[in-house]
Amino acid sequence: MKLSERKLKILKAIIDNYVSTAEPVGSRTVAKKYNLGISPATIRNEMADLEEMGYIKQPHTSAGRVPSDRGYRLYVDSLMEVEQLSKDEIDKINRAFKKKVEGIENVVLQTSKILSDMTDYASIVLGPQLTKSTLKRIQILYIEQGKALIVIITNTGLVENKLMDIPKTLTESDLMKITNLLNEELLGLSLDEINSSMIKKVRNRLFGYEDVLELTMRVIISSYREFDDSKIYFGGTPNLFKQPEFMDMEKVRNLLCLFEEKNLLMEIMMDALLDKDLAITIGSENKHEEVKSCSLITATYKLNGKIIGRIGVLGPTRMNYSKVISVLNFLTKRLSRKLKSHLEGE
Amino acid sequence: MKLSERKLKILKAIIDNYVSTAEPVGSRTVAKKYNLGISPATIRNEMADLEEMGYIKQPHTSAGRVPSDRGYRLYVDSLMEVEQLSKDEIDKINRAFKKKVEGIENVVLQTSKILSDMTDYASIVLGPQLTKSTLKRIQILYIEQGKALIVIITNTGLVENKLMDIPKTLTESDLMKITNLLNEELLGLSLDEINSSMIKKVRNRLFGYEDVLELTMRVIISSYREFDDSKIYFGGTPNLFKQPEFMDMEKVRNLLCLFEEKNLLMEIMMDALLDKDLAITIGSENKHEEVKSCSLITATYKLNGKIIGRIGVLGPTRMNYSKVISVLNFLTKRLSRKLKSHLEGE
DNA sequence: ATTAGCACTCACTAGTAGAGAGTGCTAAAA
DNA sequence: TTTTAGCACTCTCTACTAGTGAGTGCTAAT
Repeated sequence: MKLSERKLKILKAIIDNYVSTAEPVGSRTVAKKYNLGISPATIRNEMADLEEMGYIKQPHTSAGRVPSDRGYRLYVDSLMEVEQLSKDEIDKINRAFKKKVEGIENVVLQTSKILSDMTDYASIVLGPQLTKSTLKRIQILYIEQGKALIVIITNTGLVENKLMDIPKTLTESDLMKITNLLNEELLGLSLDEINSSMIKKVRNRLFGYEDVLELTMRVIISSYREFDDSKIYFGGTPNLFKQPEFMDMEKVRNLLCLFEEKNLLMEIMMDALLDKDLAITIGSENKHEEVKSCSLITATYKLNGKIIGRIGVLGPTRMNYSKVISVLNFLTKRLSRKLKSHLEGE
Repeated sequence: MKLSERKLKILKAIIDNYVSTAEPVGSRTVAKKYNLGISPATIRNEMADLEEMGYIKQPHTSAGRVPSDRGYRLYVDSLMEVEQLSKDEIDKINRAFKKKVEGIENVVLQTSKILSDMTDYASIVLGPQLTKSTLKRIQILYIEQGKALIVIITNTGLVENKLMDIPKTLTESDLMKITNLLNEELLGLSLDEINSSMIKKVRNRLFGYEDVLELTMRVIISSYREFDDSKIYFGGTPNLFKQPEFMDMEKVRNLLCLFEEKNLLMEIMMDALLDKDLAITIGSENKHEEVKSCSLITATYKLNGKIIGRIGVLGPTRMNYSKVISVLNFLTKRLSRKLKSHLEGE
């Protein structure tokens, strides 16, 4: 069933008002603040319809209306006009980006801080993913008998290392040989390409070292995933908890519990469609109980045109979608640019 | 002025009771629950004295008494008996420690989780400090023209790496030379020993590379500090906020703000006497406003007899000091043992 | 020195009343 | 047929009022 133009206008008015006041919106308010040219009584009738259709609801009989998740969804999909950032806001962001930080991961973290500052909600960040990068250099260092260190360096400027147990008989020069071979064969490949067929190919070239090689490859592959999984951060919780919906501690504690579990955060982040540049999940659309009263908006950031991570905002369902989206849009673009210059320059 | 035996007993009773109930303690309660053989009236007189001396105070005229920070201090210093952990608790800890984790830092993090689980307060952890370790191996890897990666490996099993800009003229073999020299000269030294006089000594052995060497040394030294400073973690906030003193969001938010600032956390952690095995800071003894209603107990953990980090508990001043101390004692010993086996075995 | 007794204080609870915001329905107006 | 004015009704919120109970400090007796 199609909503009339007027109903849409009323719904939009209700949401806009509710987002900024956090109070249920009555017919009188809509009539007064948004000149729709109709009386409160008419609006009341329309509101009754909207409620019947599930776009808004009443906290109690004699209160105004509050948008439902379904209402927000409609709003986000077709009603909302994405506002432009003001000059002040752009300046603020640019100023914040001026601050020098070292390391690509810290740049992303810095961005997340800006994000939650600008929006007044919490931010969640998926750091630059190893799995989205290609191998630039790999080195196996001999530490002591039976132990070696794998150092992985990617084209995105990420450096990770991992201790590995090796056969006690291996010497430093053995490792050197393996290192050289791996570099020759694997450079420029992404993880997806370093698969089992690759292993076989490398294997053929290294008689006598097959076992070590296989071990090394396994460590590399598992490390990739492991590092990526650990690269999830959140910040700005104090901002989020300033919102009136977090008056009762119960909710706050539930969310804090969630934030302590990186793998849960990860799942929530992953529920968003990963291929989409901008993903919006509203309230009950979230799979996890703890965030069913929150909305999550995530966007991708890139390096040299390739998506390498996501950055997002977690707020109450009554969040300022338009504002958040415009900040996210600007910020991810800005971040991508900074990452690029970060990698080239320095 | 010396407190009579009886006053001490009453103070102890008040604190014990307040710690477990979070309610102001009245004279009747003390008389009934703790058989001191005196009537409520007498206790009231003694309580009036204790209040005058600043060990306890009244929230309002007709309420029972609540310990003051000074009262807690006396309690902690001379009244409290440190309880033994129950068999169940020891089992629980041992079971938690059974879980395999990789990397020395993760072992410490795991311990912090156990700590806040056992105590129901928040835990703060200072990871294994580079500055408390000695150099086991250092390696400078050539990445590309003008860029190199320093990899530092310590005797404590820590591995850190840092990208460094180098003169564009340097080749891979130059770096090898420097690496070899550094390894020869610096191995087994702690940061305190890698100071400027050391730099001079190394310098004399490397004609033509003085500049790079100096740069490298500077990067190493500053990285040491930088890595150490970033190794502070906290967890268990949901536990902490379950405590009745965190009913109002204002306090919660203030603390959350604090937790977002690593350097502030660091300062708080550092205010504790670093040379002490067990440091207790009570309420207003804390320098930072945000934690003046909290107490912090920290303990050291060691590797091969050398202190390499601290682990602590942050709770309301009304925390169960005795319990926390016994858990901390046991846990740090257990942790030190695990770290040792982790380093040797694996 | 200790204690019983007592008046007093103060937070907390429940109950009540009134105000205000907003609704749905009805009947009149457009 | 649609819109609107009017009105009774509902429900939350606030302020006020006792009443209760825990706990105190003081006084006088033990």
